[in-house]
Amino acid sequence: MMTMPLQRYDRPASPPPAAALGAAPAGAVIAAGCQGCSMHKLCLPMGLDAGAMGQLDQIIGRRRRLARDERLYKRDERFTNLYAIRFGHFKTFQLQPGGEQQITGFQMAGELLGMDAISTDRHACDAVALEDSEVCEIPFTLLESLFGEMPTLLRHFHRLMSGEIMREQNVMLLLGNMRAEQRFAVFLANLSSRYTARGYSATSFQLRMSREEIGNYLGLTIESISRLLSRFRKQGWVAVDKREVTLLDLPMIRALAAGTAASRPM
Amino acid sequence: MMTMPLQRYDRPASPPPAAALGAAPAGAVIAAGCQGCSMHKLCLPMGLDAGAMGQLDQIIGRRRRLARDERLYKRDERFTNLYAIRFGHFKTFQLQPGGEQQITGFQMAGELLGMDAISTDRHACDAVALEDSEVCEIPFTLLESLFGEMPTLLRHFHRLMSGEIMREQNVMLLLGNMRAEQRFAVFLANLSSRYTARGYSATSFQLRMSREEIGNYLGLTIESISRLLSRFRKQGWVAVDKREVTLLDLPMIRALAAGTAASRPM
DNA sequence: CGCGGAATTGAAAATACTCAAAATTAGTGG
DNA sequence: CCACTAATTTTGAGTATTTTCAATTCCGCG
Repeated sequence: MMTMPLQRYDRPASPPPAAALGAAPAGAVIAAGCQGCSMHKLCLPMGLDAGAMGQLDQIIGRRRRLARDERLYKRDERFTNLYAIRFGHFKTFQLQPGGEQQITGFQMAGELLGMDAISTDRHACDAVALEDSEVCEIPFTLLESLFGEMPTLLRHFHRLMSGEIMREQNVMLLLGNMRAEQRFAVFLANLSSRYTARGYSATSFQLRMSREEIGNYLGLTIESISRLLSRFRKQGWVAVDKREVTLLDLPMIRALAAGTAASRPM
Repeated sequence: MMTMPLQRYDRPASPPPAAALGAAPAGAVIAAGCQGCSMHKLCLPMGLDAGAMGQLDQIIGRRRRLARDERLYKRDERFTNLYAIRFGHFKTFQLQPGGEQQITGFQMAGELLGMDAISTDRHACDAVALEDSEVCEIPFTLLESLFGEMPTLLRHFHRLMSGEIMREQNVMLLLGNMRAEQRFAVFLANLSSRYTARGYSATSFQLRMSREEIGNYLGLTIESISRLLSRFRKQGWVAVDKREVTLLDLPMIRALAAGTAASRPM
């Protein structure tokens, strides 16, 4: 199992755990670069031809494996790399002076971490692995040196940053305007579509984060999340087994997320 | 008054209204480019030398004046320009299917509008002037063509985008973790520091937005904002006269914002 | 002077939180 | 593999913060 090559499954319920991905032992030379990576259609090299992808490979630093709960970077740490997630899941969070954390996002394979740090040259949040994960280190100054000769790469990089801005605006909408039920439905619908984009099931997946982390992200308490899950279960909209979630009525989840349905009178 | 040249005041309480800024009548040729603009130290050309600034001027389109409540761009509209605010204030907001709006930011002179649209080539939100304002149109494809030869400009553009990501993460922290009182204090402290950065008073300024808009931005109702203002006034922390706000106890406002003080037992 | 939008204030209601206890699950070591 | 312990999750009851609804008040403007 440990030497099995990286592979795609036929729409499994959820991404396989890191251990099943045949990752080489830490420090080993790993064969293919971006071209061999299953995420290259979603990640930074999206849309690049083979030659350009090779150039990008030149500057990409080592791959870094992180165990569950391991920290990728920390607030105020010097910014040197962006990180592309090869597999696994992360959370990013802000810390208030009082020690309270606010999770600002959950990231999965193919997504880029660290873009908030460009502004001040120091990381503005912490990033922690939610499960055993692997990232590609992308030294930012080297990446910048490529931009001059690779406008396609630059353009795509801008799209990624802009996409992050859009994503965050949607979270602001969620936190500022929506009730608990709708927030939770948005959360589920969002996971569903992101897993779909990665070739996994739209209706069945493993939650990589605890109830507490979900609540923190959605501006709710762990008890509220638990109650919402129970309510959704009783309504027959979802089935829940520990962290395995099945969306039994995806259209309803989507309607709740869009605000065109509610379990209580609107 | 109408032909008075653009000028800086000696730390006025608040930016002068647009009418006092000697803006030329619509359609007239306006003299200086970035170099003549009082915002060039904060805006896109930040840190550029005279030559580079001249190059940037070459590609900058017309200036566009907007009356209060006029829309700069609209969701789903084709993205062609970024906009640098010369003077005035804007709000940007997301619309839910149901028609509910969530204000995602208030922007002032020297700030850049439209970066969220790069991702999809269409605007993701609406931008509306809160008072008579003026922006520089920056055709994005022309700007991109400059990036290859002007790494300093590119780097600064990345800082601006990244700064927007950071700003939004802070709003997420606010909306997800803070009570009404702290949210409002953060709002006031933020305005204070942004006006300070522009050479205006840290403690006395005009609110450009209605109570309702403040509430919407902070995830609260207009009534809550009104009550908070009254409470802050009774505590002697602020003086309020219509939209003119004076922060009588800025350290306390900052402490409330940081979460190290509260008017009710924590 | 009076109209209309915006803001303030009060009282009642609702949503989500806190606290507490029980149940379930995960982790660890024998 | 099982037993034990710690951590997480669920559920209930009471509470708090903020919202909603309603009634004034304030202010700009014709």
